[in-house]
Amino acid sequence: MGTFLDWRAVSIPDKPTLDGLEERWNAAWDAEGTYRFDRTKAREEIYSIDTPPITASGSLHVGHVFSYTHTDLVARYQRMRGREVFYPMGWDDNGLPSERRVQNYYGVRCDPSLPYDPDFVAPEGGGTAKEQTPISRRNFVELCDSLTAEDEKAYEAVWRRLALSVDWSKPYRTIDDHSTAISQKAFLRNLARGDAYKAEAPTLWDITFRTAVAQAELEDRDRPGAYHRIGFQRTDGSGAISIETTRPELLPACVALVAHPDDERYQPLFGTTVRTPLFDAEVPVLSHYLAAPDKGSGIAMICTFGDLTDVVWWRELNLPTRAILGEDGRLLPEAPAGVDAATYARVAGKTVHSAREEIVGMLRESGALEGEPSPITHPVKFYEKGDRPLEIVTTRQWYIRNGARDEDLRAALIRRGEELSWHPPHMQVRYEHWVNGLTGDWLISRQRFFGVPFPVWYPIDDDGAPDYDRPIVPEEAALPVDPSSDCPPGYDESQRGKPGGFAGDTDVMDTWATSSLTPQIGGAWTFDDDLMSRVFPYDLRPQGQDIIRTWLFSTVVRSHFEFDSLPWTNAAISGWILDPDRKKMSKSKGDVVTPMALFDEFGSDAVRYWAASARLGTDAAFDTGQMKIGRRLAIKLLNASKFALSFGAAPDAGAVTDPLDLSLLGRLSEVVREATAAFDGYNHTRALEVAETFFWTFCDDYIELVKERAYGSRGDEAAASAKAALGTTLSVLLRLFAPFLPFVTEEVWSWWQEGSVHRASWPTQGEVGVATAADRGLLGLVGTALSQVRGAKSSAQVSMKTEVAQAVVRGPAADLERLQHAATDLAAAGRIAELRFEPAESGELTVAVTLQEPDEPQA
RNA sequence: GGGCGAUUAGCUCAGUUGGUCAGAGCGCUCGCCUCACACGCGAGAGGUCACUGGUUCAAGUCCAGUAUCGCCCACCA
Repeated sequence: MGTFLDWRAVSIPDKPTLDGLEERWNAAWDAEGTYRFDRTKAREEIYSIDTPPITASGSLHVGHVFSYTHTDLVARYQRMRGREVFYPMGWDDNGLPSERRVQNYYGVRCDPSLPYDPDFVAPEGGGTAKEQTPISRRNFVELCDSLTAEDEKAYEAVWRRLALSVDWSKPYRTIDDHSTAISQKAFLRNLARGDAYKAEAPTLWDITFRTAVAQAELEDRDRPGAYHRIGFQRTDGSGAISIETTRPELLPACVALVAHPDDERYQPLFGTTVRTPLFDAEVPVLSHYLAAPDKGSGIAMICTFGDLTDVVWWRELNLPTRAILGEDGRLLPEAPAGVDAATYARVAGKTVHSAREEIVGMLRESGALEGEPSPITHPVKFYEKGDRPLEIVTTRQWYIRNGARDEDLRAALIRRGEELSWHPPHMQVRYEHWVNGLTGDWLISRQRFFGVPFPVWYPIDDDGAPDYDRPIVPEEAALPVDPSSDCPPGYDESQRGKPGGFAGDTDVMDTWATSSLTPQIGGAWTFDDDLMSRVFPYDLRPQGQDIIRTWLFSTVVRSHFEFDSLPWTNAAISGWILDPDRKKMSKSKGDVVTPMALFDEFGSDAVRYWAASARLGTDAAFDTGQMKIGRRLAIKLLNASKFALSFGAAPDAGAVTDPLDLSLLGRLSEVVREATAAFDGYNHTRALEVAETFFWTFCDDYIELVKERAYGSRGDEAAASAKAALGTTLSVLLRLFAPFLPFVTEEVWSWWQEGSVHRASWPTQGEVGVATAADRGLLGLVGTALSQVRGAKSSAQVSMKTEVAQAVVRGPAADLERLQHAATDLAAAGRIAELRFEPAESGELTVAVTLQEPDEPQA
């Protein structure tokens, strides 16, 4: 550490101010390497944090400032406790958000069929969504890469201003070669062990983005719909069965009807067949326990595929497939087997919406539609980032096992959740519920462009068809690879796409497939095993509660497979930021108030104070009032420190002899104990609260009581005790506040101490010098008396400097006895000429004050 | 339909294992330019601790139920 001599003020300023502190100390920390990670330390000396990599392709929200501050509080505390803190910063720049940002920013879209244009220049000023210029995949990826790099700079500026004590020397990006290589290597090992596999299956599909979507990325939205009651004629001619559906356009995809096995209305029909209206396909009537007798008519049509229940029925009842939906969300051109082709031709190529209108019209015409559709509102599944309902399309995708289809694995992963220390503890329940509710393995492939490519190729047989069951994988040493431009081992580029040659996998990994490896990326797994062994398993995973099911769970899964251990020992879960009206702060609202504007208005320390005032896991209101209080606290620290130091205060607990001073240190010792215990329990709010409460008592009562004495009114020895107490307390307080208010504490520390307060040691009870015999309650007792003297002046509406002719303190003899030890300081602070003590029966301590008045004294 | 969390002064929130816990700050009222701070200081007023039962000598504090709010999950016929 440097001495910081270059950065401190020349002397204590006459008018201390917060202005300029952020710029000055950030420069100092950067130049001195205050937060640089020393990788020579042993694992037990290190505190490692698996920082959330943030998506920079947007704008920082106050919610991010909130939760990242929580992490920094822990980092700073642990650093002061003597741990070497591994606190990297990452950017989660791969994936759809970056793609969308590039599309909107430049007005382009990716068309993988186009060749790379090395002379391509990004269009200026962006374009409208309608007029997007198609560009090659490689050109598109290059734009993603450069634009996210720009966005990351803007984010870094905010984080630095917030004083996140990360080591900025090597931030990682989830799209860079390092992350890509690790992500691909981890995947190949999953593949080799059988944790990962490729399968063709019905998949939730976003027709806008034309990609598969995982269970974790779904959300329900209420949408208007309508029940259509449709009659199916029985094949034996004995009449019709009516079903109700909200998706009449899927009628050509119908493969069966299903009712509950106990439903007496339909029991006689099980095993018989019916014909679909219009399309004339013969389908069986079957039974399955998932059919709900009380829904609709109690019998449902099974289509391939209208919803996830259809998939379950299709699988469990071994039904055929009649796929009619394409990846673009339109009905396929060809009628499925068994469906009347002429009728189907009327809807082929139509969107879901148009096909529905057409089919309903035909049904009405044919008389199969019974009554009119009855409108309802029902939940529909959406991709969380999409705005059109998801469809289910059969596609070939990569999966990683997650326990959904393996009870032993599921139980093992739930045990991992139990093994982890959750802060707050109830967050574990969310994890358990998610794991217990999994219905399918983790779908990790996406039909997108800006992501980590799957490092596999497929041999092409003599007929020109890829053999997906025999993927070709690269050597680990060759990673990262891009199978769309790199050749698999044993082939050359001329064989790409040819019979007897190879084809590269065209998919990219879901962003979680890479961000689930942040512990490995941060620790440079397999590239720097020495570093990895010093940081893994990490001490802390901080994150938001909304991504327990994604980031937290997926990281546990990957670590469980690769290391057979948890990736970290603690998880700290931050809550939401709410609008002042208690609603979850919307993205748009949150963007209105930018973090930088808050820093400018209140100061970074003040914004941190607001964030630190909220406990982990608890939602907090966006409250500028709290920031004002933080700012006030920071300013008070400047002024009180300046004042205390003006006496020549210096830390020396051993030189404290006066009972009042010992009382102060006794309380301080207790504050240190509580704040330390609170931080150890990931309760930063409590640590702040005890320090703050003590600080105000220190300012308002203690300093007022001893300032005369510190000036020397009672001689050198009495003054020395006060100066030592002031110095000891100030030193401890600055360090207690350092994690919360890094700028102002560093400033004050620089006035009289060497080095950075952020590398100073966390205060201990030992250094405060616990005086067991000390009367710790004395300061409070004196404060009570002083308050009464002030009250008398206040109600007389006179200045606090008004002389008191006589003050008579009445109360229990024992209290008076104790007060005698601070009588001189009390008289000085209250400007009391004559201070008397009279024992009284009452348990209350009262002070009768006679003010010095020229005319007549008042009681 | 299931689950988790919250409900304490006008506002934002503390209240650790049941017994000075009815608190803090903001806001409000009334004062004070006290030689660190007017970005300050002092003194006040404000609450049947959501509701209903129960356990206990004693309950914001434990149990059961109810209500309201928030979030998560659920097979969308």
